[in-house]
Amino acid sequence: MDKKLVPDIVVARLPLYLQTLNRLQQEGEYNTSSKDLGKRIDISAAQIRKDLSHFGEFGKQGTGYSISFLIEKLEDILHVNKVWGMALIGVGFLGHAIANFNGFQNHGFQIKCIFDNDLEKIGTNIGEYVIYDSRNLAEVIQKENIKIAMITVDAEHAQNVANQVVKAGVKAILNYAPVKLIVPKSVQVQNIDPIIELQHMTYYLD
Amino acid sequence: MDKKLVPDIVVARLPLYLQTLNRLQQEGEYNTSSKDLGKRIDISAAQIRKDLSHFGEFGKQGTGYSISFLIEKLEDILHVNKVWGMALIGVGFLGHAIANFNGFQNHGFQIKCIFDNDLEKIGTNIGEYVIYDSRNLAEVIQKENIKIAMITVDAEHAQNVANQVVKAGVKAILNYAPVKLIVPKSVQVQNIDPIIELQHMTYYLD
DNA sequence: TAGATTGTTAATCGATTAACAATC
DNA sequence: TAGATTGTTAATCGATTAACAATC
Repeated sequence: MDKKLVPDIVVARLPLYLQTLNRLQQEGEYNTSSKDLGKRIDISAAQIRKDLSHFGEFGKQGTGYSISFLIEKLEDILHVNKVWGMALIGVGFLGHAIANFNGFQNHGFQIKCIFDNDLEKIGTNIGEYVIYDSRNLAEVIQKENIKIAMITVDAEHAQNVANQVVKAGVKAILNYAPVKLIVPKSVQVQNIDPIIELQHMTYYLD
Repeated sequence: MDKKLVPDIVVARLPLYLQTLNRLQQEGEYNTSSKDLGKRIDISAAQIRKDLSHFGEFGKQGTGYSISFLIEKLEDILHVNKVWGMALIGVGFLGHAIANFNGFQNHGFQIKCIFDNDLEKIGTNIGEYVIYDSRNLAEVIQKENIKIAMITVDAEHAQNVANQVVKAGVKAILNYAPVKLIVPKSVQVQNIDPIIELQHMTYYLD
């Protein structure tokens, strides 16, 4: 079964479903329905059912979905029923914030190593981590078998860093630099860029 | 002319076009084409032309687009030909990083005030700013006529903060908390959530 | 049983692409 | 002029929604 059978736009919604289910569970709920879930995230009940139907039958007529069961299934589908080691490259203010972010735990992710090319920073501590020399990037990433990188370097250096991590075996990049990275098709990239989001919103402002 | 005539998915691409044009200009280019632009950001030339055609005719047959002219037009369309004052609420590591981010300048945005509810932080400096007491949120936002808020508080407090800023007149929220905010339809919200992006990518990893 | 909600089908709606006349 | 590229139309493609039989 080829993965491309599931549209990417559907895949993109699954983490949102998972997030919402986790929240419902925290609130002490045991069951939910496509209607209930949809109301929470402004998505039609039909779309939620259609999305889930790409992967199996997880609900029961009349009663809806078991939250814990659906969480389990979505974690399986998204491959976050394990912990992915991540590399963080670039220790500016943003890199610092991400290194200290404790929200990765319990959602399938863990920072394994942090890099910078600033001699002042290399060897110093950031939280529980030691900052490594960027020149050892490939070596460490390969040795630790890391598949995910978060890039928080300047726009000018981001493509160069991307090239390096890809060469070292990274298959997914979360890119915080405001550049479109060029990578092989086998490598996933998602961008986080506040300017893009802000400008999207100001269109609707006057 | 109702704005809803332009699909939101089209609007969402405009900031990306603008970013790319700015980069081209920095690289010393004066002209570009839908084909050239498209190749840079993996979007078809036809789509770029179609998107732009919602707003006017900005190119010339045979020669394409003047970069500076198209930048000007896109800035007009996105309303970033002015500087939007922004409020930042929540001074954890992430808020700290955003407060020190210098990428807002030149793209239409400027942080005007920063809030926290931690008595240890209130009154201290962060870069050029003084951290205000969250209890004065509404007052300051109204007085400074701020229309955009960036929320970097915990998931548990985000909705409460959103309610306050909306009440104070904010019309656009960049939400870094992993919650779906409930706001009036007249208020724009965009979310930035690394977990969501990472889980989207791990679907394709094995 | 009656009410609720699923998974799925078919219909609708919307977005993307291909093609081309116009023209720089 | 010949080549290139626009803006736009129509065709294609894909995503969302409405509806409903199945069934808990």
